[in-house]
Amino acid sequence: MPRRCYSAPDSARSSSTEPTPNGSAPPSKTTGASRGRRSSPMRDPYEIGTGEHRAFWADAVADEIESRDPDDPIVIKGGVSPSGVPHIGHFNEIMRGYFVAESLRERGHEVRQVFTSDDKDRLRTLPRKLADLEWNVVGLGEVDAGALGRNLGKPYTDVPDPFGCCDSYGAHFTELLRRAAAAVDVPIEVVSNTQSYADGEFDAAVEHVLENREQATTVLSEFQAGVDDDYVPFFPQCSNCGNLAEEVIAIDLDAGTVDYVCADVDTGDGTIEGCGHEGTATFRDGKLPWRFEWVAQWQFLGVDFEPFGKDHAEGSWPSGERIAREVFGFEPPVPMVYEWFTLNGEALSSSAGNIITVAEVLELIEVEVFRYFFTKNPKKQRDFDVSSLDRLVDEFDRVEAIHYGEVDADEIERERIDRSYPMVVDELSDRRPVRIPYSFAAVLGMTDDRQLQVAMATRSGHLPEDATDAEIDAALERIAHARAWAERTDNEFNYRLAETLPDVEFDEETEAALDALADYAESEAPDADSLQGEIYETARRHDLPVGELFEAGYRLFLEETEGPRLGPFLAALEAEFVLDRLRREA
RNA sequence: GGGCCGAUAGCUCAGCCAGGGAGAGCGUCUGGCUCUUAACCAGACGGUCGGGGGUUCAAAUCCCCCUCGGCCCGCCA
Repeated sequence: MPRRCYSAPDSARSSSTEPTPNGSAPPSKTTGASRGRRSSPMRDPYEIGTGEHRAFWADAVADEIESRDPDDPIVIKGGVSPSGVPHIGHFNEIMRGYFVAESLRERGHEVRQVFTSDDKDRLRTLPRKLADLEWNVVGLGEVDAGALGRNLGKPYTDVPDPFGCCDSYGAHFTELLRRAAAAVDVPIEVVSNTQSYADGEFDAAVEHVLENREQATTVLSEFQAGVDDDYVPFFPQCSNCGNLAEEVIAIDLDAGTVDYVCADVDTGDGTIEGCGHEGTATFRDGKLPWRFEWVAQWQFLGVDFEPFGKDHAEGSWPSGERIAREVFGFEPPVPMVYEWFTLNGEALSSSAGNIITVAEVLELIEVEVFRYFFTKNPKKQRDFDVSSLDRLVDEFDRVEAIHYGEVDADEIERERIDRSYPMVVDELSDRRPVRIPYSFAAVLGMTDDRQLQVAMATRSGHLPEDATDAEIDAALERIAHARAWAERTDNEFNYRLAETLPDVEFDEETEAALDALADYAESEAPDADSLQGEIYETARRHDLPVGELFEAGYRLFLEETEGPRLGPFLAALEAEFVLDRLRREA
């Protein structure tokens, strides 16, 4: 008979949380659940390093990993369920590990950065947004949502790809993650959990957990309320419908099989119906509950360091730590908690659709700026604010200038930058890359005329006279990003040079002034400053408020009422174009 | 209700683990550039270090209480 594994708070859990009668003081900051244990002291995952001061957090983590004297290659792991569109929140999992890996590599270690796709997890809910392999984000309604809905309860790798391009739903979103990592040029080895089960990597762990089922469930029950004596830490996959079942009725350790009933599964906010099939599954035809699976991954991958989000700091980590030591008998990896990001001040949420993909971010900023964002203290909650990306880029430019000794900084900041900056850029050049300030790059985005862009940037002093063509090309790449940003946020930099004569009308005085200005420009071929001065003079001679003449210029050239300093701006444009436009002829 | 992380200038943050000078960038303001106009230069203004208490010769930093934001304490991962 199908039966739910509901239970009242059970004895194991309540006894474990009883305070010690004499109220002896706990040794240090630990969670309540971890108190009173005699094995290795519980590790506060918020504490980083060995105590030696480090300006860059990744070095502190690397210190601690090294202090354990690990064998090479050192293994750094992260992982996610391929449940939907990967977004920048997922990149904590990759980038935090990356900086630690780089720190260790500099110390001469060989490092593998492994990323598990937990793709044998069940599809529990349908995401609101999906994306094809080109990062085009679409709503659930634009794919066959019904087909997806019929697959609730199956592992991601057994759910058909809604876009039809990959082997499965899981493979599709794992591929997107792989592409995102490649786009930020972080070398990760993606490991599919489904594949690992198929390859027998989990065999020993499943067998061990089932052999030591009482001990395993006792430890887990201290952290999860629904775990009681009937709990079986293995979810067999139904051979009839493909759902992951939870109702194990017999375990045969010698044969390496479990008998199960494909009963309904409660997902918290709903029920996934089982087909009622009764069958037998091997240890590869199913999966461990995630809490055990996580620890099993540490063991068979030999993981030395694992960063995780703050949601795992208090339940998952302590349970994993204890399961590793007490159930499997090995030391868990060095942990590290990272705080979550918000996006434009709101929680990142796949289900609510408040996400930004890495592909979108890389349209707006250069990849090194994106990497730089992750060098900041992981313990602090941070907002990824698209409207303020100019500030992030300015900050990066300053960091870069400090690295090249062109801007002063105090000792700590200098050390942090000397350590982190080389990990942020593709390769260190001998001299500081030429950078156009981001907001000015947005201004240059008013035109696609490269010569005009170069002229304006040079005149403003952002392209040094001795810059090579390659340096100029590299610097100009920022323009497309900044232009995309101006368009996306529709901010004050979102204007374009009017290619054709805008539909504008002026009064007689203004028309006369514009004509006079054109004549002056034609006969004098003035430089920026002279032209700027002449605008004032012309306005005075025609008895116009200077503001009106400036506005007329902005309307003619930008279809705006305000704009950049007009003299330098017009001086940088092609002379004939300026004359025709001032005369309202083209 | 209990626990954990965070709060420092208008904004973004460093400094806190090893107590002694409150800092940076941006913004703002003022001045300069033949000049009210988004790019340049110089200077200035700006903070009860979330609030309160304690330890100390000395607290942004250590301890306790409180406020606010986030997370965990169901299931799942």
